[in-house]
Amino acid sequence: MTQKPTLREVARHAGCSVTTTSNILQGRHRGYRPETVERVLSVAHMLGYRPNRAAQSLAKKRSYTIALVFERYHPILTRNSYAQHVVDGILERLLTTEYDLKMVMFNPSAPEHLWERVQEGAVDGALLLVPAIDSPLLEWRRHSTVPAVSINSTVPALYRLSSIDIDNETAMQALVAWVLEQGHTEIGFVKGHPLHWSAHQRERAFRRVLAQHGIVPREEWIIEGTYSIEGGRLAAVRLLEQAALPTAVLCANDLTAVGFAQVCLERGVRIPDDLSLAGFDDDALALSIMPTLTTVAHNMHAVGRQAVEMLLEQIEDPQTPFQQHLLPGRLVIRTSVRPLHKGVVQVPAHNLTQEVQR
Amino acid sequence: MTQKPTLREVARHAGCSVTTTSNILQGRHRGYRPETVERVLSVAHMLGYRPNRAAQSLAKKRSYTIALVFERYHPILTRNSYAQHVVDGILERLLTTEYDLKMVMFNPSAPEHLWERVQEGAVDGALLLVPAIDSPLLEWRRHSTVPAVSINSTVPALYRLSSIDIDNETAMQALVAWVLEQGHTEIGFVKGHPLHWSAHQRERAFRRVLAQHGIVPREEWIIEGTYSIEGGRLAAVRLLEQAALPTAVLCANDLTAVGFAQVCLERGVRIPDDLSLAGFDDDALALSIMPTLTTVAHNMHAVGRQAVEMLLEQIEDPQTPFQQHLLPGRLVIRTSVRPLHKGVVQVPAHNLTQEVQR
DNA sequence: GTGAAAGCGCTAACAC
DNA sequence: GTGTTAGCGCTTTCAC
Repeated sequence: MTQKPTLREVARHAGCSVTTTSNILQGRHRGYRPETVERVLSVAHMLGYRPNRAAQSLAKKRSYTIALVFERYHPILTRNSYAQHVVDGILERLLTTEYDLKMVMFNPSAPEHLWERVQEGAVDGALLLVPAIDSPLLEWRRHSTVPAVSINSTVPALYRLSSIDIDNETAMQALVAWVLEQGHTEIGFVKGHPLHWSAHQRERAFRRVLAQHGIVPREEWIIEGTYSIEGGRLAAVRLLEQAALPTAVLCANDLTAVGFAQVCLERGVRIPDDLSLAGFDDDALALSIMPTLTTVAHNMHAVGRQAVEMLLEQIEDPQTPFQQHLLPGRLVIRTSVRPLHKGVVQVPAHNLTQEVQR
Repeated sequence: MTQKPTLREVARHAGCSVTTTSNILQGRHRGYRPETVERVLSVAHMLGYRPNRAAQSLAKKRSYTIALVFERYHPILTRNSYAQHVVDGILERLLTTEYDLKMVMFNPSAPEHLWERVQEGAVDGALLLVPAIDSPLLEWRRHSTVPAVSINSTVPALYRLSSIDIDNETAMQALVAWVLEQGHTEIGFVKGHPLHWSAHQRERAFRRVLAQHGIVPREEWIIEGTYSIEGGRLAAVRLLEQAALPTAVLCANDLTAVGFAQVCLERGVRIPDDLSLAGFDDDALALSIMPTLTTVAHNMHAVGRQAVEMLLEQIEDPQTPFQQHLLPGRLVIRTSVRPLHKGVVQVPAHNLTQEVQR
């Protein structure tokens, strides 16, 4: 019998019923004679018994798989290096559970597909990867009772969607505060992709800190961006053609900063001598440009782990109220911002870990 | 009845048996009265019926899910931007099938886990992401009868593993040939990670083309690398300290080239004026450095699609003999290699598509 | 043309 | 302490 043994066969060899066998194999040793337990366990091992997942799911009404849902051609996902770390964190956490991870590509132009898929009892929970402001995924609660948590998008409370995200506002505030500490007061900003919640959070934080220091931002130095290299290039072109230039420019993410730096290099604007530049996210690219980019890093691995944690909790107890968590960032000071002590600005110490790399 | 309807319920509402209902829903309309077919179909739709996957799997002995297996902390995977394109291609192709994709992280220090998982009948096939030279995954056939195909690693035939890969040798040959056409004859090479089949294929191709042109490579210009930025940096340090320098350096991949370029920049070696540089893979980084990197691009999306194609074929017909496919690359000529017509070298036209970007 | 019924492999009341 | 048994929701053989 080289075929896969079934529960029944294990029971037969162990000389007891399938119930007993099933119970013991599930770790319910309570009430069974130690020798029975021992016997069942060893027989199962001998035979190389493995429960059939489909049968188990059917009987338990649990699939033991969770879905990782992301939108087709999601710009953030296909271009940023952090997605892999998130997935890594998710898988890592899942390793010690019974759950498997299923990738579900969501096509926004045919949303029904997703809801159908999810309702097949095929998944016990879902992780939504960076749902954008216009994403049909936000309506999750309206379509499904399956537990879900949003990753890297803290969506408005009205959607009642649990979320785990990096703390965009606090991190950006710390970065801006630090740049001010370096003596910069004339600061430009390149925004993120307008369809992402994080873009607005980052911009808001930027404006808030300036306001706190009585600095009125010059709107012509606040340029549209798209969280992409190309967007950074465009922004640089637009900014550099202005009469008066800021002494520092903050970009909503590293890709943007990389594009911005490219144009500067091409036009002979030296960073950081002529212009200081900072990014956000600590993308792999941040280290690949010269000068190396000052930015803020996030623990994306932890984001993935925590997302699973929250989801499991919801699966265990569906009554769990939805909750939104934020993870702190870490300032990474490299060489793209130069100190410029021409005016003294009062700045409170920010509360972010910081790391200096020269 | 707001609960999910079952087959039985559809049958009841349609006024026929579950057999009939099942048959019709599976598209077996043959032999049924058109009105019956019509009735069943519409009732199912009305009720929003969705078959239960677990039940279906159990009865059909098919899970309709395939596994994407990759090693934990796989260096290539976590650092290269191409993995996402492969996954994209896979999902895209899967969209038109009944199959789902499950991510399976393989921990080489506990291989049993994987074989057990796979034997649970949980997957109908597996896609192995870039198994390395020492990977336990290569022994797949010894452990499992589940169909599998290796992605981006053409493994030795003895493993009897189907594979889909980019044509490393042909592509590297074309690149080398093109560099020779530019007049370079003193060429250095930074190798890839020694645990990857592709690294050896690329190096082999490099040496072959030189040999074909009667050029004896200088071994001190052929440096170890690891397919990483750090590896590229180390290689640059080692190469630049030599008395005589080549006029061009080819790197086994773009990451390596990026690291190499960084060190050059730091030491005042100008690219391409003092030294020409080329990469391989057309990573997102290739465009982020100055000068933009001449390299060869691969259609990773197609790799993913084809992998699925091959796997499905094997699942349909387990008798299918294993096969190894190669996809052609595309030369991407940017600005990091400068023409150097000091000697004329006979070079046959290479057979790769080529694209010039300035 | 259509349906009854026997599983698929496992779980969990409930009985002894 | 252990076993009997009725499902879980669907597929498929075979009979009518």
